[in-house]
Amino acid sequence: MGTLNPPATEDRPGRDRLIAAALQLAAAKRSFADIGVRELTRAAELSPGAFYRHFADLEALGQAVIRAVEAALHEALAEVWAGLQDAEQLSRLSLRAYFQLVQTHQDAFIVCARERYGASRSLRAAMRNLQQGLARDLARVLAHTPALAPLPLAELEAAALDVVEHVNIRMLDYVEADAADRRRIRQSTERFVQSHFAGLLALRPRTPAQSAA
Amino acid sequence: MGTLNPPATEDRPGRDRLIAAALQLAAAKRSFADIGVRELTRAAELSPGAFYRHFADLEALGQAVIRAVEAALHEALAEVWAGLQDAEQLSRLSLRAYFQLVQTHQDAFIVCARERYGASRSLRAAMRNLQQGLARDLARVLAHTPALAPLPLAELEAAALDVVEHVNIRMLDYVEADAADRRRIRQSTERFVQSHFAGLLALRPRTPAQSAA
DNA sequence: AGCGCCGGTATACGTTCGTATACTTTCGCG
DNA sequence: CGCGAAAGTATACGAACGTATACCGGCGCT
Repeated sequence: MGTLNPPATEDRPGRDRLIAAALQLAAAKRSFADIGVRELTRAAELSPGAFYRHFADLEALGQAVIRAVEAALHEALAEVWAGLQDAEQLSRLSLRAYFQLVQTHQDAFIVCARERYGASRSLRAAMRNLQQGLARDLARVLAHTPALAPLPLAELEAAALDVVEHVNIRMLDYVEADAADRRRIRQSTERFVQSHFAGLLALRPRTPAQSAA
Repeated sequence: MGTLNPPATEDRPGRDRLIAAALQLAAAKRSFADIGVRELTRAAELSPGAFYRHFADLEALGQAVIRAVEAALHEALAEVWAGLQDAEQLSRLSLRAYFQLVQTHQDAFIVCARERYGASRSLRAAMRNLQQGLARDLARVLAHTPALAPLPLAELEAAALDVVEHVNIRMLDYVEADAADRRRIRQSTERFVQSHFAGLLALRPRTPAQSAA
């Protein structure tokens, strides 16, 4: 509960209440930019000025949330990738871990995902950064895969970025869907990933010989 | 110039000024939701009340803009697809027409594209609708392509929707990029499209002379 | 014991906002 | 000509907003 990833054991209940309230409000209103300081402190049951004891402005709060999400994501995926023994299962296991994480921190994830296309330039940049870091890590894992190893790393990174972006968007639909649609979305997302890398290989000029593997 | 697609020859200079100003402001601020009626009428050099002579609220204005964009898009692509003689050129020519259109109506297109992930539920729905219509049309054209004809139409539509969504996002980067980056973006977008359909074929179990699995 | 800081409150100021109302100008048309 | 609709103006009201300022209780130290 509380905030995800409390760094060290810090005790700042007011700050945490502000973040929690901001996530609720932003999830409902679609963006940090759509909430006001007063509205936020009202929801957190604090006085208007209390906000500034913790954050310079709403953007700073957003940055904090994105950092937390990034840490949680990195940790979860690193765990999956570390325990990976079958390359075939990479996308399935990664996506399962991802959607699981999203489900337990819905508000934080959707708000961050939207911020990728949101009003604040700095939050957009932070999210793009998060995605690029994710893509870099993913590309490194992919490069250890027998099927994809012959591809240049830059190409893998580009494809990984496409995938990360696609997943980011599908996730937005995911959290708003009911159980049946969620299953559909998870499946079609996995199909996208498979298809995308299959296409990468299929278009490769110098590799068609090894389709037997 | 003026607004895109003046339906019939209508003469409503105030309305047009409002739309033009709204596009400028929204393009700068990232969404229709981020502009106020007063701010808008100020920019359009009208009095505060004048806005309501033409629109019930800002959302109605957004709907009007989306309809105009949809019409322009539909028209431009229909023309390309009608004059198509070589299936190989489909993606190249479609994307060229698309990016050209985007370039001449930058503000309208980026604002609409962002609205796909924006604050207003109804504008989001309108954009999703636009995308689905586009995907349906595109799938019909693809179905006449020799390479893709064997695939079920539903699968083609799903893939087309993936492509439309991807292009929508790439376009957001496109308009903010300089000339060199724009070329890069157009190329990588085309690569995405090629690769995506190549993957669709590669994963198809019953395709020509593919080794079994 | 005393001091300082941290998190919190209360309050106040000036802005901006959406929208309602009432009035004016313009113009096509019977 | 006359008139009604369309388009625009001026203005006013109440609400919400961001932020600055001043004050206060509790805590951790020395």
